[in-house]
Amino acid sequence: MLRNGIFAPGDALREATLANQLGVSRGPIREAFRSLEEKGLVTVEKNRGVFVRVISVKEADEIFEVRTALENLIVSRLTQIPEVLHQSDVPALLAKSKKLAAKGDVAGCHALNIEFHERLAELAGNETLLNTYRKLVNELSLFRHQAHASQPDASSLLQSAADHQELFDAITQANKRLAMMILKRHVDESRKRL
Amino acid sequence: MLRNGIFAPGDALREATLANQLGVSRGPIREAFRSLEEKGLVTVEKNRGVFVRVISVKEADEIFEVRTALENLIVSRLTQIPEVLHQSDVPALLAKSKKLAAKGDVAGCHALNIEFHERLAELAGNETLLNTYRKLVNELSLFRHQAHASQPDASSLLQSAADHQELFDAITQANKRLAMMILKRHVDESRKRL
DNA sequence: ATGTGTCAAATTGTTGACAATCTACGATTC
DNA sequence: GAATCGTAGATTGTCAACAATTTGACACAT
Repeated sequence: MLRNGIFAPGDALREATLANQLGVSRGPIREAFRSLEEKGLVTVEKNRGVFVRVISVKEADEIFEVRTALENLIVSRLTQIPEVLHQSDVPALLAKSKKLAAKGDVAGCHALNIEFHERLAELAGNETLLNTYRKLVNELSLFRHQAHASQPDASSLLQSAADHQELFDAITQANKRLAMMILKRHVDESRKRL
Repeated sequence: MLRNGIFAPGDALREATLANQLGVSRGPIREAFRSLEEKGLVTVEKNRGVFVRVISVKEADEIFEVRTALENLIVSRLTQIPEVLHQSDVPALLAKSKKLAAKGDVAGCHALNIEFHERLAELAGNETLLNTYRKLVNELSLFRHQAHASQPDASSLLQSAADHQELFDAITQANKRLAMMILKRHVDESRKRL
């Protein structure tokens, strides 16, 4: 519900209300809150309640900076095992993404772009790296909803799809220097949009 | 208790037992478990219980790799704001560390070394970076206890203290290239010991 | 008008009891 | 003797009631 932006930023999440809505008692809700707090999706104020975490522009920028460092590590690792990428479903993902971008399916293409990065993180073969990456992506997703971020326009989608293809090619050719260059350009662009 | 290695790796943490020991009911214990799971310090198996997380050598190595990436970002940021480091208590920390190393106070010096890195993470001025870094350090601390890691010997302590001084100097001189080199050497050494 | 104290309502924090699930041990069967 | 089944105990999952805390409104004094 938090990821899908059901709540407004700063909204109070009342235990009893949620418990009724979900048909459970307050205990499980409270346990979920503790998880969500650690996940960075809500903030807990003792004896006052839990609130949808409000992420400022500065914080989002900080999260993005850390995410970039992890993305660098992901690509760096992948260039050392390019065959993994070749045998994956990433090529299919890229093809589908290009098709949707051409058709102007903004939402679908955006989802695929996110899935592309997620898939790279999985294939990097470092569980901690994946989990850490996911947490930050979750937080940024929360921020995007808060910022009422407009969907990316068609041209930036096309550019993004092209970037991904280039990045894929550079990695499978084990050209680390080139891959890192493309990634930097891609990430800078993404940060600007954010 | 987990950080201090009170429990053996893989130990079952029983709700009722802990509740009695700490003088509370099971509810708060269960909530704490959810936090600890997200922190990566315990693993939860549905209907079976929660266990002290067992970190394999492979996992520890993966955690270390991510930590290294973050440490790079920390030093990179610090070289852009060297005055922050100068005005901090890091110089005092370094002096104390050298003194303890010379005296052969292994435990005390080791604690100071960890505090040095922690302080750098704080001073980098990126809250997300700090939190992410802390989580990984916690997990590595858990692993060290599991591995019955012997305390580092006196010579490596001296080397470590010297590294920290060099790193500090390079950062305050805003010499990013040199700082990154020293850091890499320092981290490689630390990884080998781990 | 402004600040202060009091009180009631709402909300979170905690608890003990009960239900569901798993585990270990022993009986039973082949 | 080995394998299987079933039962009793232990442990986790869930719940509803109670205690503690906060919040907002209202009366009152300055």
